Amino acid sequence: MPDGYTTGRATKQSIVASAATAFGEKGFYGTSLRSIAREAGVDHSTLLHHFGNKTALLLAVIEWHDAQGMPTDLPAEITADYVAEGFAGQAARNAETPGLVQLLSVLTAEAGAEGHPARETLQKRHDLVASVMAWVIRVQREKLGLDDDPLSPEDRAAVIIATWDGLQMYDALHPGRLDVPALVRRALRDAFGLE
Amino acid sequence: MPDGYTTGRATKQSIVASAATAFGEKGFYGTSLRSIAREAGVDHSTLLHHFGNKTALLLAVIEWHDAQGMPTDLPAEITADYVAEGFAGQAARNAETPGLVQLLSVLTAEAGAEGHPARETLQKRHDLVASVMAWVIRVQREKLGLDDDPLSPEDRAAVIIATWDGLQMYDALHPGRLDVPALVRRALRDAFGLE
DNA sequence: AACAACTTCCACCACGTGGTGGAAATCCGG
DNA sequence: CCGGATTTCCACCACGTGGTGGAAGTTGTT
Repeated sequence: MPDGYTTGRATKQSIVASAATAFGEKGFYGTSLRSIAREAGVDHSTLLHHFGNKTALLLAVIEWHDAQGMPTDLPAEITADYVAEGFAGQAARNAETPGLVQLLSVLTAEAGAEGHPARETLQKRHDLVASVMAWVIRVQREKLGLDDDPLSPEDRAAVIIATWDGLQMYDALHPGRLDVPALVRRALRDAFGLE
Repeated sequence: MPDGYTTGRATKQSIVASAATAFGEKGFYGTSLRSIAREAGVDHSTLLHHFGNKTALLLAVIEWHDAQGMPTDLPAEITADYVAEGFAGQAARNAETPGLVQLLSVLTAEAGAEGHPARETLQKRHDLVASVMAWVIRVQREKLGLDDDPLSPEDRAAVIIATWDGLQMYDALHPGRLDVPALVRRALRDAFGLE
């Protein structure tokens, strides 16, 4: 499979896991390589050997996070229901891993500043999700003849993503007060004209 | 008025302003007192003389930020329209000061982790806004006999705040793509049953 | 068993960190 | 214009930072 020996791959994996937690708690700038390495039971120079520098480690963490919830096989036909439930499932899974959610909240907020190492990566992440959502919204509006939303499919998609991100931040700040997955699911199904 | 000499107060003010920008760009953990002091044209020990420690400076920044958009006088009667336009005005003003918005986005995200020095402060901030919104929503629902929203006034208020926060993050990451104040205004007026 | 590729750690570097103590300069009410 | 309160800077501290170089140990292939 990938490069390196099995030992090395395992170490890399445990470093990424520790880094995800740490970045989530203290942000990219507030986390030290040494603290990550310590948590992973490894010297910090070992970490640098595997990832080269701090930024590369951050990007590896994001990549790993995104790979977590990827669908393994696609259905024959992409339906609005499939997409909606896919995203809702992601929201539900997120609720099980608050550390990762915290990570992406902090990174997304930090990346609002120009010059952040993960800015471009996170922009593309948003764009990908937004374009899928906007496409489904557009198809659904045509199919169902909906015209009561004053927002364009693109704007509506952006608002949903914003709400999703915002709800996750709200939940971290006020744990257990909201049912985030349910609220995300409802926002999606409303926008898609389901039910 | 407040304590100290006029010179000192002015210095304090310029430190707070520099800190707001810096915290917004690098977060609380990623910002150094020395960089703030340098930007304010002051030695970093002067900064510590005025604020004591880094956390106290952060809280001073948040306090100052909130004082910025406070209404100077209240109308005789609090109407839903007044509240809606008040919040919408804040959203519009925020669009003029992207640095401060960036600051609060990063802090809110960071404060999702336990142990963050501004966690409690930001929780109370949210609670205050949420309770005002929920109250208006409840009053409006009774007055207008609305019952088509499956969410409780508290949940609806939380969703609006989340959307607001999320839209500001989205805007920082994709500058100029959305009209944030207009979207916030619409979300508020929808929830309040206005128009 | 041989040997290169890979992994890991230790020692080190220059520099930045938050915070302290004190001494000089400045402010402002009496 | 005096004198105590306040402000400011300089020097310093112990420690943490990201990153480098090299030497010893491990892995997998031939």
